[in-house]
Amino acid sequence: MILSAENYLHGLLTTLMQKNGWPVEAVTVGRPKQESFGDYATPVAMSLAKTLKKAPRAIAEEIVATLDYDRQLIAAIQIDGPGFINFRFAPGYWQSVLAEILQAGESYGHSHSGAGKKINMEFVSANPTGPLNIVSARAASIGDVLANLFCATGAEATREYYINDAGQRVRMLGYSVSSRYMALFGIDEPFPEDGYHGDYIKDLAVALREEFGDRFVKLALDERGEQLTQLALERMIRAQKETLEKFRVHYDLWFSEQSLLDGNRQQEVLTAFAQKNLSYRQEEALWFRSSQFGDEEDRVLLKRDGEPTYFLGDIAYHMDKYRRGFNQLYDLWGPDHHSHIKRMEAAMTALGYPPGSFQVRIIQQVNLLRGGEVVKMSKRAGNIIAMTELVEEVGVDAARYFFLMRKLDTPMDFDIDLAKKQTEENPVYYVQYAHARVCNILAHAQAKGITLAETYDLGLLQTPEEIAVLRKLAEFPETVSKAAQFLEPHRLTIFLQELAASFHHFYHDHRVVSEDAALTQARLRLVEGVRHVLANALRLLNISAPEKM
RNA sequence: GCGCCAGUAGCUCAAUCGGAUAGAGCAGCAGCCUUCUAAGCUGCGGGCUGGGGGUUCGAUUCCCUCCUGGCGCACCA
Repeated sequence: MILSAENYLHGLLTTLMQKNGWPVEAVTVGRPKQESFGDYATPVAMSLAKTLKKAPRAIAEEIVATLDYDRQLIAAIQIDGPGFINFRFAPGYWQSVLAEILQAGESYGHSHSGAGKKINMEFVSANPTGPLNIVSARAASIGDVLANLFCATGAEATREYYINDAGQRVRMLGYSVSSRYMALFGIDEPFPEDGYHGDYIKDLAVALREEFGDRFVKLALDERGEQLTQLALERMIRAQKETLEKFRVHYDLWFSEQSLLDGNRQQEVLTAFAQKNLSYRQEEALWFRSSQFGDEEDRVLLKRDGEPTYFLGDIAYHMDKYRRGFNQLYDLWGPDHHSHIKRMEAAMTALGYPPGSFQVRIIQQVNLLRGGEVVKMSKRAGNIIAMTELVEEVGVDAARYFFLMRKLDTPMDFDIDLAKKQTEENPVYYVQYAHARVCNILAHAQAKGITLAETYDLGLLQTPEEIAVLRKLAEFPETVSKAAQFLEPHRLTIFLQELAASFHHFYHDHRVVSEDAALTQARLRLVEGVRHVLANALRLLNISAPEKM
């Protein structure tokens, strides 16, 4: 098989259109909703009806009569309904897909649709002033998988984390810790007004006392605040890294906001804006004319006191990404950063970067359900369920799978009880079970002394259940490339569910290892193909593929 | 008030960037283990796709409007 079936049909139809002088754009090929209609279908005849001023079915008949196609590949072409042209592929075609899978192995599903792209995938990037929360966990799994998907389409992808280690918030962390630290020595130091109240602050203070004793007690407040800020920061970042590592998310780069400040990189942005006359002074602050680029109003770059805003730093950071050679930037932000999308897009446009080369997706909130009730969470009350707690409670595989099941920009419910269940109700086990079952069959064959013969005949795979599995296997490359293209990892979990289902059906109806040696050989290859695709898909999701359950 | 996202089966979600009779899982009911894993399989019921207009051969999908929910509207990060 050289081309996917969809591409093959698309090519055939396009050629025909060109020959007839018809608009090529009208050609679309998709899968029919019902399998009984065939494997692929095109509504092209209906699209042409208006321009050609002919009945759709008449056009369809003309197309079918003149279409030059490979009779070995396509078994039947039929016109149905208002003018759909339905194609049914021959078993030989589906069998050739399996041959391709066996040959490609781990690389089956990979493509070149993203070749030449250098993608920067920035995700989570939470403030280092508190533990990672549930939304961070959702963003972590999605960003990680998107990067995998990009790589699978031939693009280069870098996972990047922006550390917000500068500014007022971080100082507040240090002073919060300082107050708790002093309290450990019986000294009452006022707690900062907008300080952080979580228990982790007290834990930090205790840890620092254990490591450094009373070293900071005698220091002046500012001195102590500064030193504890640095130490608290290091520990918070380290904790975040550990949490993410445990979740199987490994970043290529942790980028420090402070390093931008140290390098005075904001100045480049200010210069660029000044040269284009896109900034102005007003009320002692420096403003960017973002309203000229689709934002609701202009935004401040330098505050009245001369300090840069977070916005300015973020522009400099993204400028840096382009400078490092990336030609596509994706950011996953939390719901609280909603309003910043327009101003950042405005800034990137103003700086002349190609439209669409910078894209933000909001990872929407997660409602935790326990016992059917939404778990109320409040930052103030400090009863936030941290990412670590969730992952420890439900496990990495289940947590990742649950986050990846849903579209990323819609709020989702996370049912903790369901995720923990080791029963059929839990979707993650369904697909893992299919993989374990596949491995068990292969092990069983081996135990019976059946070795994989050099020659085998995939042409023996002809039952509806076998063809159904083959058809599903053939969808995998397309699923991967579309999931990458539309930033929709949930396509993979849906695919896995369907593939597992089609395999379970097959398993139920047919024995793999049987008296019929030739059929056994062919079916073992089918099972092997299923194993490859299940494993490849799970690997893209970074979810384990157990050999036994 | 403005902006963004959403509203689909009892519940959680799909529907391949306008296509055919809107599909899965779970929950409910009824069945299937002497066999390579029953964490599985088979069957049954279940819907005015939030309401109303419009665009066209055709709308869950696009446009307008209203209703409901979530989030966001700082010289904070």
